[in-house]
Amino acid sequence: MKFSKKSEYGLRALLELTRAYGSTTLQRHDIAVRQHIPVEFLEQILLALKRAGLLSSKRGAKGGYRLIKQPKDISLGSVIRILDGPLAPIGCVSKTAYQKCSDCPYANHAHCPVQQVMGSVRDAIADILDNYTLADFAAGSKHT
Amino acid sequence: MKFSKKSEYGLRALLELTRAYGSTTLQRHDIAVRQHIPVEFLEQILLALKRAGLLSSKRGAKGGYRLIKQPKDISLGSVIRILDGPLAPIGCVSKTAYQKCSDCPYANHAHCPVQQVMGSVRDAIADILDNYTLADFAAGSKHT
DNA sequence: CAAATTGTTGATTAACTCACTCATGTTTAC
DNA sequence: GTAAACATGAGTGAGTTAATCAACAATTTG
Repeated sequence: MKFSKKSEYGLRALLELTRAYGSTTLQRHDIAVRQHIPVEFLEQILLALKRAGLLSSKRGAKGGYRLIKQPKDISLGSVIRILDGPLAPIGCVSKTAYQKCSDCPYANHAHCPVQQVMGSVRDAIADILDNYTLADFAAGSKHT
Repeated sequence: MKFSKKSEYGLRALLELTRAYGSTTLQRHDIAVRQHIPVEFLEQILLALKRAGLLSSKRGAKGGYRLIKQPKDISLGSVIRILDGPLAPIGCVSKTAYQKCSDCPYANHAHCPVQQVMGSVRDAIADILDNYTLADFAAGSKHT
């Protein structure tokens, strides 16, 4: 039940990009040094975030990455879904990537005990992460 | 961010054992058939739960497993910790198995943004799973 | 006692994922 | 044109997951 390094690095990279939002672009090298992330691995992450529409990049000398959405409009939940997949602890309670459980004797029943608990776990996680934005994150707290 | 099959199977097996609590013992074979779990894999799970003090077993013909603690005294959280390890989404916010993060530039600071969010995620998950017992689970709902 | 039944233990496995790493491109600034 | 930077895809070693297998130990029943 862990988040991957990919998500963790992704969030830490976005922390740097949020701080630079509106002013400068950041190069992968600088982000990597500041956050102690292996450069080549970081690149995969930045590209995934770019493909998902969070970042833009500029090639060549003086290039770099920057946020193209406002920090207050990007939730940590959406970032983690991009990098790590669904938040749900088991497939059959995912709202963004539902998967029928193959072997459960309660499959297709709404009264599966596992689904009931895991559903509320999913909701609790999503409630936090989908309402916590990069702006909150960079500020070090969630403002209500 | 998923729970393993081991945890899922473990919970489903305990569902059967909770239903049989106080009356009969259940053999691994019967549990496996009712819950569609591979017998040999189920055995590893039952033995882990036995070592953890939740089950007792009897060998030989007419043998089997049974719960030795009351269903209302076993939380789903404790079961998952036995089978899957800590609930925390990253090591540095685990209360039962804390691990210092090696590469985080905020390590040792109480103000690490990642720790703040992940800490509240951990608490939300633990709040649910540590207060949900096998009795609630078998009843199909949490009674307050 | 013998045979059948069941739990116990440990080793082994195939498939997969994670966290990188490498090689090779392509674009841009100067 | 050349150095700096992003882009892409392939590859890799370590570890995990989900089983599977083999051999053994204890108990009951005939």
